[in-house]
Amino acid sequence: MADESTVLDLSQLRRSCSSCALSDLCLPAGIGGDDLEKLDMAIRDKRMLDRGGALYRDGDPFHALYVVRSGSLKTFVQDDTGAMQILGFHLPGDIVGFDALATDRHVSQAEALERSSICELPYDRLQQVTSEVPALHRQLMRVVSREVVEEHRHTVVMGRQQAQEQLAIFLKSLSDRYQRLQRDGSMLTLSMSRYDIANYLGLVVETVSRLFSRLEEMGVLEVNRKAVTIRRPDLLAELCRSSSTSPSRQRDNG
Amino acid sequence: MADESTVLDLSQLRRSCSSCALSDLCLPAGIGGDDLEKLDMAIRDKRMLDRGGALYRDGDPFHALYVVRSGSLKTFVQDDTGAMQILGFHLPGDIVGFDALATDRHVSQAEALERSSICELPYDRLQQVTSEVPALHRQLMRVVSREVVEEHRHTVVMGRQQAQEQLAIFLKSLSDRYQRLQRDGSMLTLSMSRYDIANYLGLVVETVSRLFSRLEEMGVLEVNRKAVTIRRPDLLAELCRSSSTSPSRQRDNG
DNA sequence: GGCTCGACTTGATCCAGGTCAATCAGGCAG
DNA sequence: CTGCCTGATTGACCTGGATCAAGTCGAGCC
Repeated sequence: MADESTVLDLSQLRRSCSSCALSDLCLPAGIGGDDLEKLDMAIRDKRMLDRGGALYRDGDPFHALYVVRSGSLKTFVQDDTGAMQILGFHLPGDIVGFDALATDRHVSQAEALERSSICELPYDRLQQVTSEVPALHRQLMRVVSREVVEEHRHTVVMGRQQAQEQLAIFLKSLSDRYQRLQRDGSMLTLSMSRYDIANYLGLVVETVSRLFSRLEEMGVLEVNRKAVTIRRPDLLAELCRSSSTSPSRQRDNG
Repeated sequence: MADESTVLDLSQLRRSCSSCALSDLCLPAGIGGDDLEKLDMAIRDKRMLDRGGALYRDGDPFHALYVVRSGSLKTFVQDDTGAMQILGFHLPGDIVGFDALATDRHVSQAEALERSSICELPYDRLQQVTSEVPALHRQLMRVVSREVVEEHRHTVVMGRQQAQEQLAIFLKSLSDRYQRLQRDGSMLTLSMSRYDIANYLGLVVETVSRLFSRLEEMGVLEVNRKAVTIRRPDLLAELCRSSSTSPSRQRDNG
């Protein structure tokens, strides 16, 4: 697919939503030309994060939302004993930081899974623009609603009883997100570790590792460390629906 | 605690946030007197729902957010096979319906767990007020952020390996919410069924039933059908933290 | 009262996935 | 190159919770 932008482009892209390939998927979606310029004004220079670099930590004061421009992030919470629960993986176009709006402090953490470029949206500037551009308010609510819906999806996956089904859904969903980004949905590059995947799904690493092997044996996947090729998308989709006889998930019985 | 309001009060409360005991916990929090009146204008007459009554269904067009005034709701999604996953239980002051903002259609369902009274906030009116009252925009974002944080909490609980810990956290959190509502946090009335609790936690009903019995044997709870008394809050809190050596939840290991 | 029905509890059994442990494959410093 | 370290895989085993199967309890209804 499209390689890194040339060096010349980079400087131009620095603060321009209109020239960004992600604009349809990102905050500017549905925002018109003039208003888009105003939005551009609210965006601070991009930030680069190396693998493992923290975008924000639990307890940090809230001052901005962040858009993944390239690379990927994970968000997670850690309890007092240091036990971690991964909340999500974030690809280009995803916006993170909404957790802090309620209390003006972040109550989760965001960390780069690989070298990543991030657009920073200082919230005070964003609010300024929002008051001038009503459409942006609506769009902001839409985006945070998307976040809520995404959390619901995660909940549904974790509620599943069959680990294989969980992993299948995880891979399928990643594949779908790749396609929305115009990438080849059958060639995944898992920037997160097996530990991260296991944690995200509520499993242990060994189980995830075994499942990758099993799916490879079944001919569904070809697994080579972080490079996963989906050989049989049809089978994968099938596995997402299989064993839907999962317990306690019968019809609504108020 | 406080019984039903008298008949006389009811008519007055009908559309007045300022006289509502929940106003601190609800949308009006932090909104000043004059602005509060404007907000009141945006609130349609309350709706009553009987047990099992639907507030909205999957696919319904979005036109309002809803606040629980009394009673309780559950929200859930159902897949094509009818399998249900409960997303949350909602007590007075909670706002539901944010799932629909992204797509202008509800992608989950809300149903009353008992006879409940609901404030309806038509979104077009709300947007009207929002444009006049900047503080409301901020407050709306705050509230939806609270929703995101609440989903995170749910994710963390589901990620736990020990079922007993999950149930303990569930009960503790319910107790905390009772206290925020000025109710006795040690006397819970579980308006949801055991099936609902099991589903919410990703367990089966038998396991939940056994856990209630076990916690009763341990002297932590006194269980009488839907009435649950927390006899030893200290022990309950302990159980929420115990077995924190849960797998795949070790320290962050990029 | 006696009947039915649905929510809940309890017991017996089984197995998916967690636990423990050994091994392997890359990446990197020296 | 060697040694080390971390991530990933694989095997052997064991247990917590799912499954299956009987009850029990209370509410509603005739």
